[in-house]
Amino acid sequence: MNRFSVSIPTGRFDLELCASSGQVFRWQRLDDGTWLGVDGDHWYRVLLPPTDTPVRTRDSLKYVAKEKGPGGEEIFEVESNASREDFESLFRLDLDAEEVEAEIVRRAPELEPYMGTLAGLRLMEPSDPVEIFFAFLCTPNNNIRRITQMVRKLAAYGLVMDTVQGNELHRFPEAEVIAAIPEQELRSAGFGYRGRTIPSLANQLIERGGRAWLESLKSAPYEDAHRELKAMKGIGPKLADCIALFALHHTEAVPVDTHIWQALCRLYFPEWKDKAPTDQRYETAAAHFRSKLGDLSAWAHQYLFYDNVLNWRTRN
DNA sequence: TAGGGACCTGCC
DNA sequence: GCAGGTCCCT
Repeated sequence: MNRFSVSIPTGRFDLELCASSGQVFRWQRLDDGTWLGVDGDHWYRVLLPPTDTPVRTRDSLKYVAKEKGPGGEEIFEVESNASREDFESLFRLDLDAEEVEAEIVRRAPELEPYMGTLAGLRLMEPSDPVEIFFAFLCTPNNNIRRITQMVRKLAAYGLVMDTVQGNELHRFPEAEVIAAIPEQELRSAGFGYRGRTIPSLANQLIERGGRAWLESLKSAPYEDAHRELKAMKGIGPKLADCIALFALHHTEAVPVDTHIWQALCRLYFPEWKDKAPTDQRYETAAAHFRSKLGDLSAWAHQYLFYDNVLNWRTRN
């Protein structure tokens, strides 16, 4: 096991925010206040820097803005089976979040109101495309709480790679393992109709070449990757974008879900406010956002998304 | 091509 | 009624 500490300028990295914002689903807060997460072959147990701001809970959809410190650094103490470089890669700590946010506002000034209140939220770069592929198959027509539970149940089909603070941490299973799970077993576990679609997608993934095929789409143009994913039965434009983004790291992807659709209508397409995002409208809206933000589309999208998740009940 | 219903489950 | 939708059918 490795121990290392990571020092970041105050307000540039909020691990709790990143881990709760629907990008990854394998993090949990332990009783001792540390955060424990799995990413591919790696696990991390993180002691967050001390803070005097109220603890945010997912139960109350209240978000308390973090005070921006007067310069200074925050220290994250990490235990892990991986290296500091792996940790920094997962959270893209090589990027200066403040500079990214400033560039987003330069490209799209209308997004400025969404930037400040989510300081420390970062676009993540998970390491295992297969794990992310299946995690996002749990997301349609679902909520983050239940998605997290479902991903945990799928992960339990994988081998135990370590036990940390009494928690057995599983390597996420390969597609072959998921494909072999009987539909009824998943339905009994609370997966609903996804008990059928998830093993089906596992088979479709295997037919195309499994992990290697998914990896190959990383170096394909975004448009090609998106089209290939969308061709699978059970994957529509939104899931294809989520997988292109979080599994394959295509940062020009703009997953247009119910939240982003509301935001894009509010900002750019008021005439579509009460319309459904058809394939045409989806493509038009996403392309518009992409034309403004370019390679920062996904980073900006993450702010828009989570702001809307936290505030949609009180927005008109 | 757009609109509408069905689909599992759980929480507001 | 709605949650990080998609499929199927008019």
